[in-house]
Amino acid sequence: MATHILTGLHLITEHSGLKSVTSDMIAESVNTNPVVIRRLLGQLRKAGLVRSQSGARGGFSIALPVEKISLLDVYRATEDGSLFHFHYTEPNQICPVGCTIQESMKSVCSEAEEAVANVLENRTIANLAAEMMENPLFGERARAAIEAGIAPGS
Amino acid sequence: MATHILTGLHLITEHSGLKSVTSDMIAESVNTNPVVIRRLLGQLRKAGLVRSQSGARGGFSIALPVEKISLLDVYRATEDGSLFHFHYTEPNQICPVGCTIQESMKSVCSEAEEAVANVLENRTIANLAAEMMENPLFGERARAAIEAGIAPGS
DNA sequence: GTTATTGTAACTAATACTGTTACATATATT
DNA sequence: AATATATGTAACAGTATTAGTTACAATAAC
Repeated sequence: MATHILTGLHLITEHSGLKSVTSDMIAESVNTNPVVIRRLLGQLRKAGLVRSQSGARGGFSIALPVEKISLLDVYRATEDGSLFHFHYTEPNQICPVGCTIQESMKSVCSEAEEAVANVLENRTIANLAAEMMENPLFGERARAAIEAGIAPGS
Repeated sequence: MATHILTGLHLITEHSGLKSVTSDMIAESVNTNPVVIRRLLGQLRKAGLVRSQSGARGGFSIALPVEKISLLDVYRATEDGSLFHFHYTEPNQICPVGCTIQESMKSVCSEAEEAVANVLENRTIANLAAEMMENPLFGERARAAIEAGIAPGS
């Protein structure tokens, strides 16, 4: 969802005169409630990926060149870090397996996390936006809507 | 948890006379309820990684050589597949972003899944067991307990 | 036949997330 | 200054998932 929004923000502010987009507009495109959008974009703001402005004519805009926003940045800003989670209850530490397995598992998990990070690092919002505009589904009407700065989907 | 259990099953059946281990014993080591264990091992059974036997003197045992059980096998047997999930509600398909973003995202997610799979594929239960036995925490008493086939942690 | 064990259904409790309402705060426009 | 428009955030309800638990039928060893 964050990726969707960032790509949309970029396209709209780039191709229309609009300097920012409101959570209401975004919510309509993503098909959810504006508060959900503000919550999510709050995380992106804390990570420095977007800016926001309160008050009339306010809204959200991208804070960095889209070539510099990787999906890893988005992932780190929105996910709490660990791809895999251990079991609720600690294993019995008296058990020889229980007391040593976690160390090994942590190393495997770190490796996996890193592998994912490498994949995400190599894709930027700029890449995605370009890919989308080449997609045949992204037709004339779409381009026109974005240029008009119309709330997408309305 | 599945990895914990498989490693334990291997060590115990390998180093003690026991041919199988009950869900009660395993539950004590993992520090949870026997039914939770039976549920999980049911998935591993369906995937062909363990065998089970009902009735007195029954229990669970490993169905394959541990060198042939990779963490990817365990992952596939227990996780429902996709590491990343899309948002609850479909994006608005009239929106030019909404209707094209998912295609791009799916390709990124597949790449990430594959990267994780590669990591997990290169680790086997045999590796893990060896690693554990080299761990200084895995001392004499541990070895003795396992050889005695004692419910670990009791 | 008795005992030990899996397989599974049914229920409770905990956790997390989405969606929603409400409202204080901030800011551009008039 | 007053008004209209936004964000930021707290609070709450609804939903889904999971762990843990109890109970019990089916199964197999002794």
